[in-house]
Amino acid sequence: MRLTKYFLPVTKETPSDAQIVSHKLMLRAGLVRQTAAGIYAWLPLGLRVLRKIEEVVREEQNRAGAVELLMPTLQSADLWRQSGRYDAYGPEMLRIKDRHDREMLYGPTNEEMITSLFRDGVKSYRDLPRTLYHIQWKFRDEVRPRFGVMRGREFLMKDAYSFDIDEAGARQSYYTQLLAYLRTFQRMGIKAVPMKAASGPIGGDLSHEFIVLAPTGESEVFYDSRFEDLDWKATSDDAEALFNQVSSLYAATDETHDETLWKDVPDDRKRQGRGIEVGHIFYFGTKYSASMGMTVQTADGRQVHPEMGSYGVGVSRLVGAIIEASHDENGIIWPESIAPFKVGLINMRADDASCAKAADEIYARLEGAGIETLYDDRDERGGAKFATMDVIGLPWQLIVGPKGLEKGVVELKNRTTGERRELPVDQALVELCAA
RNA sequence: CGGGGAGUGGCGCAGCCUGGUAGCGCAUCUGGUUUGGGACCAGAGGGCCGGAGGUUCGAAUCCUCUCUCCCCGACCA
Repeated sequence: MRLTKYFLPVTKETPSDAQIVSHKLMLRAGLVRQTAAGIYAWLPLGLRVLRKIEEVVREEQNRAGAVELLMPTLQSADLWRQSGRYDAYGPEMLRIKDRHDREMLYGPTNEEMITSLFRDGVKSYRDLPRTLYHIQWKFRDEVRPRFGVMRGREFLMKDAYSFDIDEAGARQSYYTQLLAYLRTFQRMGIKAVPMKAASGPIGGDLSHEFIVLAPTGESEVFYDSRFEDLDWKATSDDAEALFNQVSSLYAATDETHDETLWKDVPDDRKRQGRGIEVGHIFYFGTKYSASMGMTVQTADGRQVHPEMGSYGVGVSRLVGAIIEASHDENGIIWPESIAPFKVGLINMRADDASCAKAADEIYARLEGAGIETLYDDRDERGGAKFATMDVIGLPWQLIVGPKGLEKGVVELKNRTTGERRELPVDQALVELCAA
C-alpha cells in the first residue's frame, strides 16, 4: 500500500482524552477514533490489526474443532425472557424498541441465542459434542467506559459455546478450548497466563481467566514463572494432560489469590505483577439448556439437557492489551503475527528520480513476493517518515536513500531490537521473505 | 451511580475573574530555500466559542436550563 493513497492520520500530539499508553498510541498511530463514550471507529490501519487478531483466533478455533457461524447483534427480549436473564441483566444491557414497539436489545453475549439455535436443530446424542463460535460485536453499557478500546462499550468478541452429553464430555471440550487459547495468545506474541477464576455472572465451577502481563494492567497477578517457559504451540493435542499441567502450577489474580498456596511456590519462581484480562472460559453445566428447554436423547433413550461451556476472547481489547505489553517511547512494536503490515518501505527522497525509481521497484518486488508492505512514498523529509514508521510499529523498516544506493545498499531496521543493517537490495529481500 | 473537571479552527491550549475587532503552537495550502531521525523563511485559508433561553446598547466572557466528554471511586470481556 502506498501511503500517498492511504488514510493514516498520525499525530505528533496526544489527544487529551487518552490516559494510558495503549490508548494514546492507538490515537497517535491512527488506528482508531472515538465517536462516542466507549465507541470507536476503526481506521484502516487499526482494522488491519483487528482482522489479523481475528484470523489467529479463527484458525486456532477451527484447529480445535470449533465451527464458525454468525449471530446478529440485535436480539429479541423474548429470547432472553426464556432464560430469565432479561430481567436479571440490569442496565448494562442496551434495550431498544423497534417501530412496532417490540422490545429488542443489543446483545452483550449470546448464550440464549446459541442455545435456541442449537436446540431447534439437534435432538440426538449423535449430534454431540459440538462447539460453535462466532466473532461479533457486542455492546455492554458500562457505567464508565475508559482506557480506550480496552474497556469500551462496543467491543469485538469471539465467543464459543460447547454442548456435550455429559460432564465428562464437557470437561474435554473445556480442556480443548484451554489449549486453543494458550496457542492463540502465544501466536500473537504475548504472554497470557491462565488463572483460575472465581465463577463469574454466568456461574459454574470450571473457569479460567487469561491474563496478559503488562505493567499497566488493571489487576494484580501472582504466578509461577514456569508459565513463562511453556511452549503451547509445541504441546501435544492431549488437552487433558495440558489442563493437569496448568492446574499444577500456581497462578491467580488478586481476587482469587491464596497466600497458603502461594507459600508453596519456590521463591525464585514467584512472579508478581499486573495484567489485563483478554479471555475467559467457563463451564456452566445445564444452566441454559435447562432453562431454555433444550434436550437430546441419549443412546439408552433418556432425555437430557446438554452440558455447556462458553469461551470468550476480547478481540478488540487485545489490540490495546498487546500495545500495553509491546511498545517503547517511540511508539507501538507489533508482534509480527498481527502487525498491520510486515514492512514499512521508506523512500528517503521522493524528489530524487533515481531513488524513487529504486524504491518503486523494491515495492513491486515486495508486493510480488506477497509481503505486506506500507510504502511511504510521500514527499516528506526522512525524519518525519522515520517517526511515522516508529509510531505505527511495523516490524521491519526498509530504508532506501541516495547515499545507500550509491553503494548499492539499502538499510533494514528491526523495530523490536532497533538493529539497522546495510544490505544489498537482493539480500534484504531474501531476509524479509525468510523472516 | 456518588464525587470532581472540561467543552473555543483537524489536534493541543490561552482568552472568561474585571462584557467591547477571537488568539497562540502543531497540522493544512501557496511560493522559495532545504532534505539520513518529526526543517527554515514569507504568505494564506479555516472557528455561528457544545446547545437553548435570559441580562445588556453589546455576551466566548455574566445568569438559568440542557447536552456531551474526561478523571477518581463502586462495577466489568
